[in-house]
Amino acid sequence: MHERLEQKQRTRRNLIEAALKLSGEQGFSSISLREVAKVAGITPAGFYRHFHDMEELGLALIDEVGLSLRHLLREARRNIDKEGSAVRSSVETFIEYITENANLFRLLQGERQGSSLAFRKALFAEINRFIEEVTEDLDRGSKLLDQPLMDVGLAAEAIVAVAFTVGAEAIDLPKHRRQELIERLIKEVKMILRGARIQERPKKKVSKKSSRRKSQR
Amino acid sequence: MHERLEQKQRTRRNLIEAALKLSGEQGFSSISLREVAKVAGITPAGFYRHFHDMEELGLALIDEVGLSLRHLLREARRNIDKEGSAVRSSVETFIEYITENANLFRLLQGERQGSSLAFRKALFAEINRFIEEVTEDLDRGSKLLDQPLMDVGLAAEAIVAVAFTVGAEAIDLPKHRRQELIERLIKEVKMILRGARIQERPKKKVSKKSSRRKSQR
DNA sequence: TGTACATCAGTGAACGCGCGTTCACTGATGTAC
DNA sequence: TGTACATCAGTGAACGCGCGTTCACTGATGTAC
Repeated sequence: MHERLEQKQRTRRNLIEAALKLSGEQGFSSISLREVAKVAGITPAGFYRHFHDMEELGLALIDEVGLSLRHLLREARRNIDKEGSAVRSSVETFIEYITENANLFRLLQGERQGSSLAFRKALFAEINRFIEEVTEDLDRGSKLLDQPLMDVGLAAEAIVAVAFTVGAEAIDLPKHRRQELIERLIKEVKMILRGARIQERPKKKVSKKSSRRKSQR
Repeated sequence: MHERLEQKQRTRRNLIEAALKLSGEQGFSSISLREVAKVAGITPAGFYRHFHDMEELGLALIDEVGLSLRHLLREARRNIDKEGSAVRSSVETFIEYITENANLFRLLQGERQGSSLAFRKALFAEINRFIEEVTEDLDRGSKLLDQPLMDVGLAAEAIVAVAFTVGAEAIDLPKHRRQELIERLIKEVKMILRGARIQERPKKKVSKKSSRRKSQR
């Protein structure tokens, strides 16, 4: 009935997987259409039945990145419930995720600078969406714990920047050295959150009516 | 006397400048030896009088990055004395620097993922040196202000990660939109520093002998 | 169910092009006397 | 200072190679009757 369509989608998948594999090894911007076609198991000319050019394939890869970032968030949220520290469990989920999807993450981090404008814009949009989601989670979590945060958006941005930077280091480290990076990242995220917490007490040099508290609930 | 040598060094400079210009436009990993030679004004074969291959040229570029990072730090330190907020003046110096040396900075950020192992290692070393210097400055500054910091190294790492991430966004923004990024980065850096500051007062739920202070001096 | 025709994913050959690298060379700069 | 020779940065032609793209094609899948 639609055997035709299914086969086509299978080949498309192969092209995407091939591009992901190759771009993980040498960076997306330096892989060729012919290489991708060969690894995917078709001739170069066949490539054009699926994508107009490599840039279009690249945008498909970015869709994959976005999809998988959302998957990561879902899993991170699921893991928070069972454990004690939300930060620890989230960081652990994050690092586990990016080492399992190293090629996608390398693409995400690597092509932020190198490639075409359309490419950078698409990646930027994905990252911003991610930051937004983290912002919402932070907001929700801070209300739950009754620890109000100022500038939640900025805190989220800083956390994501640090997580992505440390994460990029983690992926090509041997597994046993990864744990120390996790501990480091946890400390840094907690540091940022501490800095974002609204201070309850007045400045050092008290002037008049100070010592105001507001721990309702 | 040594006209010969001087001319050679001039050509070497041209090659480096050419590579920097091209890598800023399309990423270092996707530029060709022939392109660089053409922009530098020599024939492709002449390239080999200066570098064994593109990788060697790349490592020379990374030396430039390191040099210019150290230059940046010197300038940032010089600017702190005159103004009020060390954070503000440092962030402003930083953003000004990276927009003036956009191509070097793009190389620094862009090739952290894409390129060869030797390349990534060299960049990593430069960044670590930078973090170390920031750590020392932080240490010095916190002692000066009598605001002790815990985990200075972690704070420095987080600050550099955030600064580099925001900085990478800033370089291809029109000049008038850059100011908001500066303000954002200042807030984020201050947030991290606040989080790194050693808290003087006890935990929320007081158990026994709390309220210990230690504001000596 | 069987037949005739349409669709279209993937083929294989061909193209012109820019690539990295080699080579013998040129001619200006530098050195020795 | 003038002459003969050495050095070597940069030249220009040539090479084989992988690239992206085109084209007419094949043959399995899908459709109409």
